[in-house]
Amino acid sequence: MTTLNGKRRAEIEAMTGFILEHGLAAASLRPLAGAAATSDRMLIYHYGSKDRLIGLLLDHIAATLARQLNQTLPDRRAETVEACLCDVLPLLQSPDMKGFMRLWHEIVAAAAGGQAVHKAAGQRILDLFEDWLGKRLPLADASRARAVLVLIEGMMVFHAVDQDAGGALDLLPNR
Amino acid sequence: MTTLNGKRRAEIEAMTGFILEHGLAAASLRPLAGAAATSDRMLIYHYGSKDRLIGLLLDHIAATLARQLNQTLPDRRAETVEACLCDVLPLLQSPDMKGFMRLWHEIVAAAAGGQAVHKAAGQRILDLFEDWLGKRLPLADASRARAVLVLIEGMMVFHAVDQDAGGALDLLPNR
DNA sequence: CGGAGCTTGTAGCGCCTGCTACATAGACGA
DNA sequence: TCGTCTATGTAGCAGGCGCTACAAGCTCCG
Repeated sequence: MTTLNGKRRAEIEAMTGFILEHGLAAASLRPLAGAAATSDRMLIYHYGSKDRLIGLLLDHIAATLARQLNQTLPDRRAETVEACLCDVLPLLQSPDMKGFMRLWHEIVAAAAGGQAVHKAAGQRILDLFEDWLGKRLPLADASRARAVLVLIEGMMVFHAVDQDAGGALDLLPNR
Repeated sequence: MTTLNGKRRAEIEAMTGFILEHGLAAASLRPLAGAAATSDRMLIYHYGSKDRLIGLLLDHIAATLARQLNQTLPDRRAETVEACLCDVLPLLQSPDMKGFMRLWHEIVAAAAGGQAVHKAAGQRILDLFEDWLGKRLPLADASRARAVLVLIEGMMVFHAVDQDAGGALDLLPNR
């Protein structure tokens, strides 16, 4: 039983790795199964359908991301909103996060197309970022976490198409 | 000749309509051909490959969008940045724009995945929006069009996953 | 009229998609 | 020991994908 759950967890780990590396568009059953050293047959057997599997994987990725974010940046408030963004943006735009950002935009696109699973995952990820941001912003601005996150999301859209959006920092409420 | 080009233009019109209605993900050759009353065979014959066809369609959509935007809102500067956004946001979030916004997020996701065609189209569309916005913002803020656009893009991401982002208006530089 | 070249229909290629039917092997309780 | 229940392999389904080979019609020029 324990080993079984362990094996299942290892499979999910492998599959989330695949998705982060190759994107949601490439995540069809057979490649996913390959990454997890199983067969498409067994994925359907264990998880019911592809949709349920993807939902599970998105959950797992959100949880993993939360852990990673909390590890990567110090659990300490920045002096100003701008200083906070100067920590966060390079992190989000680094090559390490490229796989996740592609996945993120894929989730947003699917959500915009009405896919409930992706909409739910997107909401969870957004909430998660807001919480995380709220703990890093200056205390006086913590309540603005969502507003700052809007700015960050906009800048990530620009980043995705290789356009500079640095000027947006002018909008920030600091001296 | 004229009729031929006319027929070709009608085909492209029909295919862009299909993409706006069903999304880029559903835009495979046979459905596109169906919408344009031709065959996949002829699409490849006329446009060379699916990639070239999609590139052309994205161009056409960007051009059409530019025309639509200029028609839909008056060509007149708003009093404040906030007032401008109060005109623009309901427009972008209206059901009429749902198809385009899905497509937009699909383009961004593909660009984030490294697709050159989509990256180029995304840049063109962003430039277009910036120009358009620059003509509607108060003259004093026109140079901030890009920054304001960043805010708008962030809010559209929130909108895609059905989350409220109204608080982001607090960031605006007005009284 | 005859040939050349442009356009189009039909059929099909090899591959991928999510999913399933069937059979088998193994573990485990009665 | 025997039956049952779970896990897994093999093979395959119907349909979709981008793209192409072949042949036939078409128009237009000489």
